[in-house]
Amino acid sequence: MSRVILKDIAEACGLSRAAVSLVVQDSPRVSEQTKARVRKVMAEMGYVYDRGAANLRTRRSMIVGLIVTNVRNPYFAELTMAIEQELQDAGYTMLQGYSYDEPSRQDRLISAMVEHRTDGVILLPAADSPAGSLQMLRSPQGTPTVLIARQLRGYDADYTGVDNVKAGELLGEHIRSLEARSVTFVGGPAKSTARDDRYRGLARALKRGGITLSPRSQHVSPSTAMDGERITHELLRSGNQPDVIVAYSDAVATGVLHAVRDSGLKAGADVAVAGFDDVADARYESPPLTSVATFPSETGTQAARLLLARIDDPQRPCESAIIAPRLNVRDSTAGFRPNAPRRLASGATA
Amino acid sequence: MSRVILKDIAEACGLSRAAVSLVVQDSPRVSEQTKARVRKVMAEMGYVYDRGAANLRTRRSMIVGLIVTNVRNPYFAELTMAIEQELQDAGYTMLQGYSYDEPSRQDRLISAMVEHRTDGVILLPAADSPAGSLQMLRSPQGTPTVLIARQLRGYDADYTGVDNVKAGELLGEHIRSLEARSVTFVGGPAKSTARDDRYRGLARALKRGGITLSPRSQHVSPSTAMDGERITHELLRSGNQPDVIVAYSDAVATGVLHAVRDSGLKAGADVAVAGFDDVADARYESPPLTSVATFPSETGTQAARLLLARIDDPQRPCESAIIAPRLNVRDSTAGFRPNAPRRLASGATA
DNA sequence: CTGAAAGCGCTTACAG
DNA sequence: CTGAAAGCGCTTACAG
Repeated sequence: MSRVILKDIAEACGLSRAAVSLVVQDSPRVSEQTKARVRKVMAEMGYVYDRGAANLRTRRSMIVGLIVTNVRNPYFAELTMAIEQELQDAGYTMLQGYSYDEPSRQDRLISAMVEHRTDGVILLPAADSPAGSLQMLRSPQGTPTVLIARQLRGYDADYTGVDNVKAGELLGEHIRSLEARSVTFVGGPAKSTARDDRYRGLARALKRGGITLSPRSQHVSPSTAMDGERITHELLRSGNQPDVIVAYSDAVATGVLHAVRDSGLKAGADVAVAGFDDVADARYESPPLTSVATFPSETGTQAARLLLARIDDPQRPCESAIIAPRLNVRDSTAGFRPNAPRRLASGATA
Repeated sequence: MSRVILKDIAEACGLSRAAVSLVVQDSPRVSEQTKARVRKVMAEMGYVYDRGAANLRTRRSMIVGLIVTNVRNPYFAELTMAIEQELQDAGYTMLQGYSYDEPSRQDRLISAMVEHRTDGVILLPAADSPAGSLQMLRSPQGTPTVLIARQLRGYDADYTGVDNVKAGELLGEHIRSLEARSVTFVGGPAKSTARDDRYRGLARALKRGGITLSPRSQHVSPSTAMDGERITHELLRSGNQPDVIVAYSDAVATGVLHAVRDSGLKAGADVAVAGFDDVADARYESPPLTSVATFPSETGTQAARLLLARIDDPQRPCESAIIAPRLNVRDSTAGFRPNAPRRLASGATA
């Protein structure tokens, strides 16, 4: 037996297809009595509404696209969950894909989403997206788009993300208060505006205290624990142990802490460590990790709202919803003092 | 100016719509020369293929649905990434949703996916899915479905997941080799078959060694670090400190380790701790966590393949791809011995 | 290699 | 409150 369609229901009820269509849409033009009868028949016959067909007519798909680099990093996971929840509540379903920070994958995903006529797209742009990369979203009618977490120079769109410069600055001021003398910044993708901004804010604050900071383009990497671990081992082996290691993200910091322990040093005493994001893991590190909260959940909710607003009114002016970061100081830096006898321990052992 | 459609391209090229449609499908029935000309015109006019319209005709959506409980847990994140990659390579795009382990949310997601005519669905069933819950997937023509990670009693479908009984047994045998005397099992959702199976395998092995195990229905919880932390605090405060705490998952174990540290005990010495999944975090714990690997990435790849096979041939018999677990012993249990003077330390301090 | 025609399952004015 | 008709953008035999 073939699939049950609207026409079958109409015939079974002795109504026109139009009438049944109105029932599906819960139109006030149909009596409650009729609606009840039709719905009963639908259930009995196992009718399944075909949104694709409906959308062809209405020109809305009730689907929204979401592209992030990956979802292993808890920051992105949090972000994704928040977006899904908000869009789900608004009746949308989410087409999702991961770019792995590769522009070619991102392009393929954008194509697929545009071809599926998503009503809008939320995009965390790959770190080195070429300028023309998002052209497809701009084309004929344009797909409403909001950017998250990373801005795209020269691409005017709704945006939401944390104030990364401020985030860097907050951490820099904290480091000044520790009277540290040297800071190494580790991890984060080369061309990410988020990395640039965090570094910039940090540099600004440290400069006020005359504190040394590693060059911006040094220690670039994907934002993973494995990379944090590798870089930190290299750093410590090279003999250039700084007072403070600032990781691009908590994910990177996890690896930093591990490498520090592995090298027989005590994080928070021999070397201070801090990260960005303040995802759940930060609290559970040993020692608990000082981190600048970047509020992925709020960012996601905000992004979804911006997108819904733009779908509602494509002509509205572009909006940037900038989220304020917050510093959470924990043991990985709290008790650190640069003049603590940090070489003594190993000296005594020798 | 309104959207460019196939007809516009046909007119611009002096061809029929059918001909242009064949170009889109890269049919051998059209000369390469013509294809090149048509594609050039498409690019110039900014044509975007409408898959929704095409699908209405072809009755395939090239969309697959994926429903997992959440994506904060690295196990699910890994799983999700692997599935996406495999499906993407096969030309599918993914509609995704999170059930939060709530059957009502799961139902809504399944409805949405069926209505969008997904070609198939991969489902990690909510722990307490009612039996009739997946009826929609069964209806008229039926949507090809594969279940992952948790089986559903009385629901016959393709399935892939780790052998959880074996996983529990592996850990149980290891615990026997430590000569531990008591084990507490903490965390995991009440009605999850994965939890039941892990517990069962563990119980079986421990029984052989005459080792005490906490009752199955005790310490049930969502699979999060926060819950692991809370339960462990309760456990330690109650004075019933076991030799070994086995966490339902590494996520739970993260919280367990934190609570143990917080209570002034040393994991791996005063109390042994182990988890399941062996996600990346396990290595980075302090001490590194003994964990039974459940291979989410392989599970995801496998699930995608099963689904593609079923889409290809809806009549094929149901298949179960069971993945073999592997125990990875690390410091959280490796050096533990129950007779080590674990009360001595505090005694000496007192 | 190409064109005319029918149809996928729905919605939307429009007339009643 | 209801019905007949047109149409959303594509594809698929079929005949040439």
